[in-house]
This record gives sequence, C-alpha cells and structure tokens, in this order.
Amino acid sequence: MGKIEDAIRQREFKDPYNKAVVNLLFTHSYLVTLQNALFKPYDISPEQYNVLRILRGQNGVPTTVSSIQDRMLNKMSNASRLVEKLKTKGLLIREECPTDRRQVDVVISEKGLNLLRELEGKVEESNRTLIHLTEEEVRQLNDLLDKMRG
Amino acid sequence: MGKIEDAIRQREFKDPYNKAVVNLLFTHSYLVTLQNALFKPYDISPEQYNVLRILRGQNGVPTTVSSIQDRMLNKMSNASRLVEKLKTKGLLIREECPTDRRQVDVVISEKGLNLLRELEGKVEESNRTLIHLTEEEVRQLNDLLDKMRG
DNA sequence: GTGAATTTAATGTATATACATACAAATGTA
DNA sequence: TACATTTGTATGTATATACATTAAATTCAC
Repeated sequence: MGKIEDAIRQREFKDPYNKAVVNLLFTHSYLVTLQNALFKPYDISPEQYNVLRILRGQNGVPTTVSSIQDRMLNKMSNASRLVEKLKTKGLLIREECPTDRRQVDVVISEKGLNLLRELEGKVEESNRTLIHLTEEEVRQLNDLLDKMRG
Repeated sequence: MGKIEDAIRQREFKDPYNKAVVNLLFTHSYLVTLQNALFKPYDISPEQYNVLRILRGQNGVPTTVSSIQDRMLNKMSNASRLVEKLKTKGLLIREECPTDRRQVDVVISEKGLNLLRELEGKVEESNRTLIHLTEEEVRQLNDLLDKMRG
C-alpha cells in the first residue's frame, strides 16, 4: 500500500500536520475495513465486539449503559442501541438495576463469553499482521498517538 | 487527554500491536469529533469537505464519480450519494458526460470554491492545534503510518 | 416534604459506512 | 451484427455516528 500520496492520488500536502490528519483518517479506514472482514462471519460489528470486551473486563460485575459509553472508543456512539442489538443476539443480559430504577445492569452472557473466546486468537493475529511494524516501532507509534492528543 | 489507558479506562493491553489498533480507533474518534465541530457551522460534513477538495484539485477538469471514489479516504464510502448531497447544496455541478453516457461529469461550483476558501485557514489552524507534536514528531508519525499499512 | 435541577436511558432524525444488487451503456468476441 | 461481459452509477438495506429531545427516577435546595 505504501505512501498516502499514492493511495489517494494526492501529489502533496500543505504541511506535515495536514498530512497527518489525512493519514490518520485513511489509516482508520484501512483498519476498520480489515476488522469488518474479520468479524463478518461471526455476525458482529467491531463496535459490538468492543462492547462485549468492555463487559468481559468487568468480570461479572453488572455495568450500566453510561459506564459502557465512558469506556467506548467513540464517546458519541450510542451504547443504548448497541446493547439492544447484543441483547437480541443473546450475547448479553440486560435487566433493571434494583437500587436505581433509571439504570440498567448489563452483563455479558455465556454465549457472549464463548464468542469472545472464539474470536480472541483471530483478533490478536489480525492485529499483528495488519501492522507492518517492528515492536519498537509500534511502541513509538503508540507514544506519538498518546502525545498527539495532548 | 494523555494515555489511551486512562481515556478508555482500560488498565493494560495484551501487546503493543493490540494497543495500537485501539489507539488508532480512539485517535480517529478524537479527530473527527473536532472536525465535525469545525464544519458544523458551515452545514457540511468532513466527508463532504473532502469531496470538495478532491474536486478543486482537478482544477476545473470534470471528474467522474468513480474517480472521486478512488481518491476518497474511505474507499467503501458512497461517492454517488455524497455528490447528490453537495449538488443539492449548490456546491458542485453534475451533468451527463457527452462521450460516455454512463458517466457523470462533476465540477466544483463557484459557491463550492468560495466555501473552501472560507474554510481553508480554519482547517489549517485546526489541524495544527489538534496535533500536539513538534514538526519532527509529526513527520515520524506520518512515516510510521505509511509503513504500518505495508 | 415539595418542587427544581440533575442524571440515566431511550428515542428521533440526519448523515455516513458497508455491502449487495440493479440497470443502462459501452466494450469485447464470435 | 448479435450477444455476453464489463463498467459506471444509482439504489436498497443494515449498521453506526452525531446530536437533540424526551421521559422517568433520583437528588438537591429550601
């Protein structure tokens, strides 16, 4: 694939900051395209996978919708609707919180845990192979991204 | 904002590759949230802005929908519908191609050019301020992203 | 304790992505 | 030329994002 200039047929950028924004947007598209392909056979989207991982990270402790939202990669997403989709698929259990009736308690189901187990190795392998960098370079990338957001 | 671990309240990652994927997804969300806010007063989306820039880059030469698609950051997007939206707003002109009636010729309108001129400085400034890196570091980031995609 | 303010979740609407499919026009081939 | 294939664009449907609004439950102030 190589340089962004070839990929989107743009000769040059105004400055490296401008290029970085475009490069990040394009790289995101590269990532999610591959992720979609990975998850498609399991009838799940990358966002739904992420919610399931958040729930598993709670180790069985019920989580509210707003807490899921907080931990999501996209803060503007709509945890409420994603939870509804996952419930329909039987991948999580949602019930009214007894101590605060505004909230709902969400827990990953056995079926959800099994799906995560099935996907785990594939996701890990995919993450490694789609990033063509040495371990030292990936660490650099992570540091730059963390610093970049200020 | 700082480290991704704090931002999404995840204690640790399996390996730096895994972290990089999450970090890229999260950074993308950070970027587009700020871009949306920038473009909103002009009643335009980041994707629509990108299409207008592609058209301006043609310097008045008519462009087909598939050529726009090729140059877009997201290859799976739907140039046809974006062009339709921009036409409704009067930001571009779309007409049947005389030599090949399957194709449509798309050219940016004067109104579209004016909008780009109005936005130009703001976008450039925004791109600089939302990336908290030195020029040397941004170049590094660009190189890593280019290399990462293989 | 009552009413205002806040919190939590759900819903409504517009936009965009992802992918399949349809259809017309152009091209290639026998 | 006739017909199959390919190309260019549009459309249909499901999912997700972005953001405003609603409604119910809780908390706070008095």
